[in-house]
Amino acid sequence: MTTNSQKNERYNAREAEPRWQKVWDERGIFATKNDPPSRQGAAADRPAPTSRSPQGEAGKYYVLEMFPYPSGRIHMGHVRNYTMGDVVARYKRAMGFSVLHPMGWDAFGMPAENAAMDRKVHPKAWTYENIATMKGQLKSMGLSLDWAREIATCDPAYYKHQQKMFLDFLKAGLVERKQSKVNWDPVDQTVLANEQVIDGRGWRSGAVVEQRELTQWFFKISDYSQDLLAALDTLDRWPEKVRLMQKNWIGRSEGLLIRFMLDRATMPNMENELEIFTTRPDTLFGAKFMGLSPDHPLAAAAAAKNPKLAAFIEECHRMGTAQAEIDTAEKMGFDTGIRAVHPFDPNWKLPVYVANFILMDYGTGAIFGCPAHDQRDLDFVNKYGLGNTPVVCPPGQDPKTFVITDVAYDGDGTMINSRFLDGMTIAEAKEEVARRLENTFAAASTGAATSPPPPLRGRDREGGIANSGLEVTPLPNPPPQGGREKTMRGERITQSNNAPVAQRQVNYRLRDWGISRQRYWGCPIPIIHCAKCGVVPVPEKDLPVTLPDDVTFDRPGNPLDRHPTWKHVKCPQCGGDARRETDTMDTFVDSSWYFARFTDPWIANAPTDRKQVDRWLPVDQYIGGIEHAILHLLYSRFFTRAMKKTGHAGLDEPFAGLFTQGMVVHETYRKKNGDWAMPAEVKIETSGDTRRATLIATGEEVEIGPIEKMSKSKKNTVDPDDIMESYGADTARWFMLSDSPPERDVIWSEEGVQGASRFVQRLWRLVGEIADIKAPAARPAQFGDAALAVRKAAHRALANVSDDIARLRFNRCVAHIYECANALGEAIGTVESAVTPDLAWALREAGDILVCLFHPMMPHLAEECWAALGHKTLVATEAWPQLEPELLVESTVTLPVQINGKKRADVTVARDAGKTDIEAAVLALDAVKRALGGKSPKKVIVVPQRIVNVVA
RNA sequence: GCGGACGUGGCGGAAAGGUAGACGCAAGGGACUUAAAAUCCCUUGGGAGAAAUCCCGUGAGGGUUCGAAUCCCUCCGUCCGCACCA
Repeated sequence: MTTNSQKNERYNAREAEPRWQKVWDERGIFATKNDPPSRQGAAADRPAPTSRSPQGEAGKYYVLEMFPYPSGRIHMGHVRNYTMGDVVARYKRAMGFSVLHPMGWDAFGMPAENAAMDRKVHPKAWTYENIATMKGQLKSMGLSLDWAREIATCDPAYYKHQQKMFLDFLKAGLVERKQSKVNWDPVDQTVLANEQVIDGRGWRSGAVVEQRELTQWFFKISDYSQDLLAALDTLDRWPEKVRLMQKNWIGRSEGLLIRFMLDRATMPNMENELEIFTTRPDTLFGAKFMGLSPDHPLAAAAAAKNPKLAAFIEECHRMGTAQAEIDTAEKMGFDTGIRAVHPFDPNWKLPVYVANFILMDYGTGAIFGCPAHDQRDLDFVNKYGLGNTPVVCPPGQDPKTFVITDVAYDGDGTMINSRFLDGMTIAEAKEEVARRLENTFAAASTGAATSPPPPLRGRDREGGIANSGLEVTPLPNPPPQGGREKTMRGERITQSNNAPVAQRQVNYRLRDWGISRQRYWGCPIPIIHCAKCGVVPVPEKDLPVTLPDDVTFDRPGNPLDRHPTWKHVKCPQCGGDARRETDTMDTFVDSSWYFARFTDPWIANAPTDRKQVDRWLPVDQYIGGIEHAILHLLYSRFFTRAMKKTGHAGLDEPFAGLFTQGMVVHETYRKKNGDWAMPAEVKIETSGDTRRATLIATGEEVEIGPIEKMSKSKKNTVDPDDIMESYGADTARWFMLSDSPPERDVIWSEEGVQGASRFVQRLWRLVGEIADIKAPAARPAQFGDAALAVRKAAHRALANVSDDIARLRFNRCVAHIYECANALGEAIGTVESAVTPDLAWALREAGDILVCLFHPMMPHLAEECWAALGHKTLVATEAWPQLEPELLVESTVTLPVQINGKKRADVTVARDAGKTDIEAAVLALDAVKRALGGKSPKKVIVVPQRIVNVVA
C-alpha cells in the first residue's frame, strides 16, 4: 500500500475497514487467553522481543462496557460507549497490559415478550435475530473485542449457573420468601416495576394499577446496607455523583426506637405499647400527637371497633401511589381514640391518629409528631387544631417570643420548653434523651416509668418481654400482622430483650431486592412447591431448569403458569405431585454477575473458575450510562459480596473504576402538522447566522426545535449504520470522542461529522506525504532546529495524549492530535523540495508516533497509514511509542509578565534562571519601565516556570 | 422539600489559584478552478485607535489574594438524583 501517488487518492473507508477487520479476526489478536500472559495470542506477529513493552508484561487490565440489551439495532449511545471502551482497551494493550475486553448480551426482558404479543414471533427467535444483527454492527465498528467470550444471558449455559447461585444464596440465608406489596396490572396480569406505573396506570395496558400482596422471592441486600454504604468510600475511581446517589439510596439514618406505653382505658385490644422510630428524640417535649400508618396493626385493631376509622383507612388505601397524587395529597388523619403516655411524664397523654402520610415500611410505621420542627407534622396539627410548642430556639431568637405558625424550624439551636433538656444543643439533647430512655424500663400501661435500671451491658438476653411482672400483656413476638417484622430491618446498636423504653437504632431506606417476575422471558427460579414438603429447591443435578419453547402469547398473564405440562413435576423430596415456581428472575439478576462469567465463560460445571475470577476481577474500567448509577451498580456490588460468601468470587467490589458517559443528543425537527421529522429527511441551509431546515422530499420548511436525547418518539435519531456506510466507522468514532467531554452529552451534528471526515482525509494525505520522504535508516546524531521542532511537537503530543487517555479525557486527546497534525503539516509545507536527512528522519518518526496516537480512536485508518509508512506489523499490536522526556524540556522559558495582575509582556529567560536574574530581566522590560514610571516596584512575585507579577 | 452538579465567544468546549478563549465547528475574506466540490492561506469576544497600544470581558453582586473562570459568602438561572423516609 506504500505509494507515491497516495496524496491524490482519497482514503476509502468502505473498502479499507472490512479489510482490516478481517485481518484482525484472522490473526485472532483480540482473543485473550486465560494462559499465563507471556503466551498471549498477539505475541506471534509481534516484532522481535526488542519490543519496548511486550504484551501482558504490565499485568492484567479488564475493561468492560455495559453490555447491550438486544433490542434490534445499535444506537448512537452504543457507538459512544463502545468507542470509549475500545480506546482504553487498545491503549492499555499497547502499554503492555494483558487486556480483557469482552462483549455479551443482556438478553432476557420484556421487549421480547412484547414483540411476541405484537408480532407473533417467539421471544427466543426475536432475541437471537437481534443479537445477530447487532453483532454485525458492532463488528463493523472495528472494536477490539474478544468475541470468543461472547455470552447471552438467555442461554441455558449461562442461566444454569445463575440458578445454581440462587440455590447457594438460599442456603447461605441470602434469599427469603415473603409477602410484599406490588403494583399489579389487572389487564396484563403481571407485576409492574415502579417505573412502569405512569399516573397510576400500567404503562402498556393503561389499566389502573392495584396494590396486591404477593409472596415473592427476595435477595437480602439489606443485610449489606452498612457494608455497601461504608465501602463507597473505597471506590475512589468512581464518580462522586454515583457514590452520592448510592449513599442517598441506601439512606442510613441514626435514631431512637422508643416504646410509648398506651393508656389502658383507651386500648382497643390487649396492646400496651406503641413503638416508634425517630431521628429527633431531642424534640420529645414538643410532641403533640402520635401517628400510625393506615397499615399499622394498631390501626387495624382500632378500626375493628370503629367503622368510621375503618372507612378512613379504606380511603387511604384507595389513594394512588402515583407520584403526582402523593405530591399534592393533603395531610389527613383520624383520631383512633387511643392515648399514648409520654415517656418522661406519666400524666402527659398524646392522641394517637391514623395519618395518611406515614409509611408502613419505614421505621416502625408509627411516629410521634413534633409540629414545631417538622413541616409535615405542622401541616397536620394546623389542620386538626392540635397546636405546637417550639422546643428548639434558633440562634439569636428570644425563646420567650419565638413562635411557629406555618413554617416548621428544622435548623440548629438551643433547647427550650424541654424541662431537663433546656439550654442544651440539639446533639446534647439527643444524647441525653437516648441515655435516659435506654436506662429506663417500661412500666404499666397506665404510664409510670420506673427506674433505676439494671446495668445495661451483660444483661441476660433471654430476659423476656418488656415490663414482665407488671400488669401488662406482652406483645406477641413476632406480631400477628406483618408490620412489626419490618422494624427489624434496622440494626439495633444496643441489643437487649429486657426492653428498655428506648434503643438506639440505625435505619436504612434500602429495601430487600424483590426478584420475582410473572414473566416468561427470564431465568426460571429453581424451586418446586410441594403440598407436603413446602418449598423445595431443585436438586443441583436437575439444573438448568429451562424455559419451555412451546408457549403462547395470545393471552395476558404468565405463559409459564398456563403451560399444560411445564410446571407439573414430582417433588424431589417425597416424589409426590408438586409444581414448579413459575415466576422468573428480575433481569437485573442476569446483569449482576456477567462480568464475572466473562473471566471464564467456558466452564460448564460452575458459575466461575476461581482462578480466573481472582486473576481478572475487579473490572479495572467499567463504562456505561448514568442511568444505571443505582440499581445495576448496587445490585452488582451486592451480588459480588454474595458470590464471595458462597465461594464463587473472592472480592467485594466488582468495579474498581467506573466512568459514566453522557448521552448523544440531536436537534429536533417539527413539521407544520406537528409531526416530527428525522434528521435524514431534512436539509439544513445556512446563510450568515440563520439556519433553516426543509424537508428534502417536499421542500416544506420545518421548525428547528431544541436539542434533545435521541429518541424514537421525537425521531431525532441517526442510524449508526447510515453513518458508517457514508463516512466509515473511524469517522463516527472520532466524532464521538471530539469536542464534548465524555461525561457530558454530545451533540450529534452533520457539520461535526463532516469535520471529522475531513480530518480523516487530511491525516491520510499527511501520512502519504511523510511516506514519500526518503529518510536515513539510522537515527542521525544531530538534529537541526527544524527537525528538533518536529520531534518536540510529536513527543509533546505523545505525552499529552498518553496522559489524557489514561484519564479518559478523550476530547483533549483529539485536540492534541489535531495540534500534532497541524504542526507536521506546517513542517512539511516548508520543506517541499530539499529535505535534510535529520528532518526527514524526524518527520518519519513523527509520522509513526502520530499514527500510534490516533490508532485507539481510528484503528482502521491507523492500520492503513501504518502500512503506508512501510511497516509490516499491525499497529494494533504495536507497543505505545516511547517518550523522550528531554524533548519536552526547553532550554529557555518564556514567562508571562503581569503588572498588577494583568499580563503586559513576556520575558524569556534560561530555564534554570534564579529569581534575582528573572527579576532583573523583568525590570529591564520597556513595558515594565513604562508602567513603573521611574518608581521602584512595591513587590515582584516570581513563580518559577510559571509567571512574574510586578506590583507597582 | 432535601441533596448534588453546572453557568466561559455565534456554537461544542480549553485553562495544577498564574498569559482567559487551546482544539474543533460555523461565519467572513482571499488563492486555485471555465465553474463547483475538494484543498490551501487570512480574519473572527466587545470597544477605542492608522498603528504601537489601551479599556472592558468567564450568570449578578460582594470577599480572600500580588494574582480568581477556578477558593469563600449572597443572589439568579439551568440540569440531575431522591422524596410524606419520621
